[in-house]
Amino acid sequence: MLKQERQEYILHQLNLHNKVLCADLSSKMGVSDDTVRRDLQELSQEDKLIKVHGGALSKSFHTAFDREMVYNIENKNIIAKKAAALVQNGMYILTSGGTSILEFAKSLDQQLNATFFTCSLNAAIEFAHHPCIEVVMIGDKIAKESMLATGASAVQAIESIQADLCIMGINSMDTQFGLSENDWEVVQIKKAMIKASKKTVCIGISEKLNSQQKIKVANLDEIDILITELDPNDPLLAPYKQHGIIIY
Amino acid sequence: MLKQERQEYILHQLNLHNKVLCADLSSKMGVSDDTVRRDLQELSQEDKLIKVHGGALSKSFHTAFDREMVYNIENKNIIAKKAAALVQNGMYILTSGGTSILEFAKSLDQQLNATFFTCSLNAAIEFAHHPCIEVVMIGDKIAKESMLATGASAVQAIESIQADLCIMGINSMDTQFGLSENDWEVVQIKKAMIKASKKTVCIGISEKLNSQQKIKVANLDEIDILITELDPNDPLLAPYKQHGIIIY
DNA sequence: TTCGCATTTGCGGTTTTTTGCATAATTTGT
DNA sequence: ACAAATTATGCAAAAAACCGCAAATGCGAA
Repeated sequence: MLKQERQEYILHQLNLHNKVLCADLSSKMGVSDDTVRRDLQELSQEDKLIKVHGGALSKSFHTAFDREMVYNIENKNIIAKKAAALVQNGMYILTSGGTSILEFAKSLDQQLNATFFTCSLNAAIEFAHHPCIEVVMIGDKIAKESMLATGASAVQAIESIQADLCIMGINSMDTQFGLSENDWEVVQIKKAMIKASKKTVCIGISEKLNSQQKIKVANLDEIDILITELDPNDPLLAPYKQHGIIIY
Repeated sequence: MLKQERQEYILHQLNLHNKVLCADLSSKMGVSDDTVRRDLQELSQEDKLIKVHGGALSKSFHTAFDREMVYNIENKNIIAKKAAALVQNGMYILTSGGTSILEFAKSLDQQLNATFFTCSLNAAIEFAHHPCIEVVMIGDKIAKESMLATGASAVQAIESIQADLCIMGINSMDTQFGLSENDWEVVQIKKAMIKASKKTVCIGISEKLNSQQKIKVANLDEIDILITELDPNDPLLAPYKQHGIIIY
């Protein structure tokens, strides 16, 4: 296998999976770890990927929490596919940020014709990669941990929208406290988004369920649909179903 | 086997497999490695394939596009460093998008304490990676080609800012027409940015100089500083110096 | 055909690139 | 803080590319 061939293969795998492991690549391509490492190093110097201990990450996933994200990527994909099925042509959709939302953005149909509003820089970029999707970035001061625009101006902008759907990444959710977060500014944004939408969809891996954080975003009765990687009949989801939330 | 015959055979194999090995070809065609290498070299000079160590790759897979990007990275880095020297603690700075701006963002001092306003998703992300920099994303509808927020709301937001500096990537610039662009929406944003700043700095590789595009962004007299990868005394820059622009 | 001439080809020696391995240093998870 | 995994580094062998040159080949013309 030629060097350039290998490097193209690596980039291809990276586009598909967003992460590659040194060991995987070396066995798949039949070369030594050292060679793979040298390839990764070169590609990294060319700014084509981000080299990390043990492998490399796709450049487009250069966010604050990519580490956690790559581990859960398969689950997030399941979630993303379920959520994508809810979106129809012509809809106006508000979305938050977070890794689940990014996966959701990626798995949207290329033919989909809808308008997305978001406060998340990364989400906006992902949505903008789709040819027929219109993207509106809601601007304001950027909260670095989440790469989200937060502040009064953003809240105000959201209030002037009437969306069909709000698709929101879960940080914490439980039956008593409902949806909760730790960042005051982000909470303000999310509250505004829920208020500005006819229906609210929460998406996230099941790990996030049955945990709570400091600040409440919404009660369970404000949430219409919940999507996790689990089967809708999973017992873990039963209590939420009892609160009238539709599970996908 | 004739030379022409061989070369056709090589291209044929390349269409079939997208790669050829020097050693394969020489044994299959019964000629020496050197001959094959010479053939590949010729074909490569004719742009029919891409020669690599050990063989060649089909042109269709490896585009020459990003090669140019890589080539310009060093120059953009020179520019970025010069521009970064202009920024001081406490400043309020408006920036456009583009690769030069991204490089600029990357080369800013980690200790720098300033506030950046931008319409560019990618630039916002880069700025946000710096610990002490405050980033304000100016939101609106995203123009996909440039990943820039454009529209009346963005222009209005910019108008409410009074920045110390506007750092703007050059698309085209010449002594007659001044700064110009091809996208109407982007032009509106840039005009607003220049108006909202005390000083305007244009940065870009010298290739962009002495060219013009369809829509005017600004006259030369609205521009205070010009930064390219060239030495400030380079004759190419002299006409701009005569227009009163400071060259770095 | 045979000759002259330019081109092409193969070969030996040298240089460069690539690759894998051993070992030391670093990072990571517990 | 420790053990395991990953990475960096130096090094040597192999493969490939480069260089110059002489032999071979193709080709048009006599």
